[in-house]
Amino acid sequence: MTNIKEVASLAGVSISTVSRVVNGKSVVNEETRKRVLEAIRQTNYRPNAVAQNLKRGRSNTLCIMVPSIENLIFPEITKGVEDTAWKNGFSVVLCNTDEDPARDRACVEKMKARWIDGFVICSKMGDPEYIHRLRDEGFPVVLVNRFEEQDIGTLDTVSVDNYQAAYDAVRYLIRTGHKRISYAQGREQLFLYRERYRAYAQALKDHGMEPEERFIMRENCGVDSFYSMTKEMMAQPDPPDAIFASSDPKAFVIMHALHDMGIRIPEDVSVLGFDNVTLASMVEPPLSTVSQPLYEMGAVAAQTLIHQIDYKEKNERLPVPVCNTLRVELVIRRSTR
Amino acid sequence: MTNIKEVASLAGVSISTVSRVVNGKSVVNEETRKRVLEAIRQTNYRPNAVAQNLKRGRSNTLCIMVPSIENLIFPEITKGVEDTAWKNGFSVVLCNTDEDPARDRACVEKMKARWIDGFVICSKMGDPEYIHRLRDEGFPVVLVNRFEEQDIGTLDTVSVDNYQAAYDAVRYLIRTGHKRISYAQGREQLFLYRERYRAYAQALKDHGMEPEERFIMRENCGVDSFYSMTKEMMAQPDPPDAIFASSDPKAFVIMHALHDMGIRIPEDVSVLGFDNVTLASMVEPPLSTVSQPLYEMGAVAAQTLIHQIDYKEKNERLPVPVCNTLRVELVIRRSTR
DNA sequence: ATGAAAGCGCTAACAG
DNA sequence: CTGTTAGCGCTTTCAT
Repeated sequence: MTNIKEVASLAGVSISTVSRVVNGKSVVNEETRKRVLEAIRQTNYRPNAVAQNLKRGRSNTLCIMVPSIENLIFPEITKGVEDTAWKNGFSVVLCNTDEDPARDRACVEKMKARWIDGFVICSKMGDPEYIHRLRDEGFPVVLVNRFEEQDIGTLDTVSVDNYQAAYDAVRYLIRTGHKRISYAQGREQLFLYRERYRAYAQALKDHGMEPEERFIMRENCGVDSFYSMTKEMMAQPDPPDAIFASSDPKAFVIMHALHDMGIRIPEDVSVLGFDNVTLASMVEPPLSTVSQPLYEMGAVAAQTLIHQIDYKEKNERLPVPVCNTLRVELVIRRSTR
Repeated sequence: MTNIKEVASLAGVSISTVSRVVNGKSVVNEETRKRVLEAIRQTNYRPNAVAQNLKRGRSNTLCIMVPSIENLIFPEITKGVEDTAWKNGFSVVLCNTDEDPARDRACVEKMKARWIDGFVICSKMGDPEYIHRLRDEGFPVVLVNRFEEQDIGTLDTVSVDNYQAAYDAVRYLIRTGHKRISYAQGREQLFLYRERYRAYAQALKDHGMEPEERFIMRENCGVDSFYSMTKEMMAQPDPPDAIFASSDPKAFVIMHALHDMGIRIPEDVSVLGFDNVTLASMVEPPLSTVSQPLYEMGAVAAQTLIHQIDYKEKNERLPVPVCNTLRVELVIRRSTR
């Protein structure tokens, strides 16, 4: 790669003049300007972004941290982030933390050293000090989906109203005549799953039903564990007539178990998911589910982050945190009767 | 973030001494070494990676270019890349080119300016000059899956033997008694799809059958187009008794259409996919498919790339290109009889 | 063993 | 309008 010096000498000007025409901030004589442009063309010169970063103290790069890119919701969120970042001239570094707190932490440290401009974090679990310190140290941060109640107002967040969404979903099942509604709960460490569970229990109570422990499946080791849990649950006498899964991947596993048992969906049991990943409409039967605007969540996250970055550059401090709550929609397909 | 200067003055040494203890290349008096370490601890100093990059002319970052991260195979490949990169101290920037050549090109240019150490390219289509120039300019490159025949020996590649894999798959269908085998072809611009098609046609011929145009579905606009194509094809008199889809996502769409028509899988028609994405085992019926080691392909790609990077640093030139052909496996589940 | 100094490529303040 | 110069934070000779 040629550098600014070569261009300067080829055009017969100083490097600052080259810098000026490249950045277009300052006025340059039209004549010399043309000469420089020509030299740039000839040498195929591109400013070295590393040097620019060092000088400007900014990298035009953001980091997206996901717990596991294979989990179907994250590619969609990531795409939203990537598109928005790209449109605004940012690159995105992907960190797959693999649900491993140590890796999560190491990743943050590494990115800090690279002067990453900001973090979209989808991998937060519990309340690690290093994430909170991040903002205190001046790094723009936005949390997507996974965050605790106390993060709201402290850090920027993007999510849906998990309580309301799950409440409406369960109410729908009740209204369509289901009497024994089972729930597949995600990991309790995550606020979003506690909320979905709370809504499930409350919706039942509000309609004169009691949540029964024998109808609750709880994730222990990975989503696949729902396969055997479903089989066990459905083998009980008086099994559920509907299963509300707290995520689409769980719903897929549950449907798989149901198929293997010869239980018909939705004739014998309705299945309702949560997410609306692209594949939800493609499985058999097409999955009814609570649709989260995944791509948009990513886009909004990136937008919010970039706003923080710009604001910080102008005002030397971060703006007050905002809480973005996006709208969900109950999409009824054929897995519910 | 504190810098090397502050650490130096706190420890009462020069910045070069700090640099020495940080990098551990050169010997430092044990006494001063301790003082420096203590100063580092106190200030929580981390070397600025941007400055290091500028100085060393290397960023310890690779770029993975994917056409669309929502396509189920890419998250798995990406994870392989990310894991391997991480283990070797590299970060990865993700570029989703959205199947858009202009964006693809712009992405490459941008990364070059950032002094990215190397490229894992999964998004190559046709033969754009900028990708070939990349290696000529000294950038390590590895192509995954999507490349042309003439790229072999010119650039590093990772893929499976698409011809052999597809041939074996079709032969399996023939041997299990299928007489009218349909094929869902991917975009013809891609060598890998041309290979799979060629194998399909040859396998048929080798077993006394002729490929019939009415049994070939060709992708025109996106994978969803197979929905209506499947419906049309199956409505013909004397419809196929097996469909070989050139990728799992296509197989999912085809199965969806079949279900909607009330056609039973595999009783009425067998469906065989290609890829073995995670979801293949989860749909109903579980999809028989040619299993590509997607994660491993990503891992091998990253490995190969890092090898190139290291080699280049030592020898001031790139090693000769290698062609990594990974093994596939025919996984028979319940979508074939 | 340690420090001084040059310089990676660029930007921006300053001087002219 | 243009050139000179001082860094950004770090590594790495070259002296000492």
